[in-house]
Amino acid sequence: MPDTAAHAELDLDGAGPLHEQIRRAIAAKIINQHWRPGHRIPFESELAAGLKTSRMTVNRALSALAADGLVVRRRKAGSFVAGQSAIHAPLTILSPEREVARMGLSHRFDLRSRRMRDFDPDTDGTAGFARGEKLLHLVCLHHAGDEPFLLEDRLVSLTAVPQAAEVDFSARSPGSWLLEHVPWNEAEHEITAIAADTPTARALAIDPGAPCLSIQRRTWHGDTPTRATVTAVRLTYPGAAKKLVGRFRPGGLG
Amino acid sequence: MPDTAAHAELDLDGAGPLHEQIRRAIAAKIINQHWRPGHRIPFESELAAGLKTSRMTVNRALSALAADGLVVRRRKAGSFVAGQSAIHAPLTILSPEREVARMGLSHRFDLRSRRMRDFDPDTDGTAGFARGEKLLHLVCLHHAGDEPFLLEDRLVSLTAVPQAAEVDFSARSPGSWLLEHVPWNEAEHEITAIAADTPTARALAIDPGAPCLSIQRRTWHGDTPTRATVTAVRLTYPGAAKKLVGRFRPGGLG
DNA sequence: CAGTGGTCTAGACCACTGC
DNA sequence: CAGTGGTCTAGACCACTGT
Repeated sequence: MPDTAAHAELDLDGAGPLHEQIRRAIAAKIINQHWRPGHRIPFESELAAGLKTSRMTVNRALSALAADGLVVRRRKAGSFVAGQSAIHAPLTILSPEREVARMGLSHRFDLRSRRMRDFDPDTDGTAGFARGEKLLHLVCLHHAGDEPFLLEDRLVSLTAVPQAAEVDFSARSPGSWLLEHVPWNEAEHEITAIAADTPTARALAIDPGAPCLSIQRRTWHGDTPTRATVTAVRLTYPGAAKKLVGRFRPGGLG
Repeated sequence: MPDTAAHAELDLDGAGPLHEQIRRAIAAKIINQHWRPGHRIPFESELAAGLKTSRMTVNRALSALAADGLVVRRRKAGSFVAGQSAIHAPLTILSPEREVARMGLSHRFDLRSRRMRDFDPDTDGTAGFARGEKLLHLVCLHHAGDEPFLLEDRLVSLTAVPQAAEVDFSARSPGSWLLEHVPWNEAEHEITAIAADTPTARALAIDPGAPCLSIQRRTWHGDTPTRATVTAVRLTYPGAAKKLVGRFRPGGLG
């Protein structure tokens, strides 16, 4: 045994692409806390030599780990195990149609209100629309089977999406139409628990004041200075009916 | 002008690495809906020739787009613009300490209950612990400044984390101790709106029945067949106080 | 200013899959 | 079975940054 061996000691499992094996082997060392935060991972050149591969292949593994946040890389210094920071909960928000279908129920919705109006800074202040903008205000109630499932309260910018004025949203849900026809750049979600006000409670057939999960989404298109809000929507679910679920594996391990 | 030119027409902005420029240029075409879902993107070799670069560089751009879900790649067929599917809301859940600090307030917490008990399938059925397991049950109330902020109700497996029995959790919050000392593999979050029951309302100084945001997290370590639940926690926030915010840009554009 | 990661190249072979 | 993407190599040069 060489006395000053590099001892990479990464044991690859032989499954799949080599760069994936390397990535997994290093991720395992970090997750097992065999390499604690701050530990210096061997240099690319050392790993490449130890594993008898090229530096590009090792680089690919380490770059992926850095993108996942498990590793921090600094020129001239090396690659280090990152400190435990935040936990990410990547939620997937499906359209009402898909969500209801996944529950094994049939979906239908009623367009309960549709009107055009001007932007009102008092009411719509946080929605991010521009002053003087024409908006289309839509309210839809979505059903899962025969039960009310979701109240959708949406504003669409007629400046950004003039075609929306002509669409029959009683036949096609606003969300799916927008997703198909309108480009967007950026979205922001805000998830809160709220008490149902009287009209919401009536629509969803729950008691006034009952807890509801509220998902607000704003969607933009374009980059500054032409960036504009395309649509802003508030989805209100009866608290008992709705769970958001997200699963996370650090480093995509497994 | 050549009559049958490939017309890649990707205009690079010259900012940053070449593979990033290519990725952004293609992402822009997709987001602007200039290339609609199903559109065949030029082959790697075509793009490489058109942009006078190597296929590896183009491959890197297209692989990243595929990882982001904007592009689907099929051998022998080519690369295609993916259909709009789900919207992702990547939430970042901070520790109570960090979260309160970010609000500009000081954090403190009280350990309100600490006891060991056996796993009870009736109560803890969904938590995923094994039958007959010893659990440490902890209840903490976290404060933001002087206001109650978060009720933490946690079960820790003493099979997976025997050291936890000896830790003084009145000095160190369970979450931060676990994050530092216990390896984990996988986590699942469940976000719901619930009505505060009487003890919760009393602890959080809100009205019974008031809406609360509940975040349940289960954390595992190990792979099957040795996979075991390490800890399960329910975080209950007063609905008025807590917002989860996530921002998303398809393809990491911008 | 030396050494690390970041990027890029011009090839190569292979697996998979439509045709 | 021909053509695509997936992977890998053995180099190279450069940007950045600790020392």
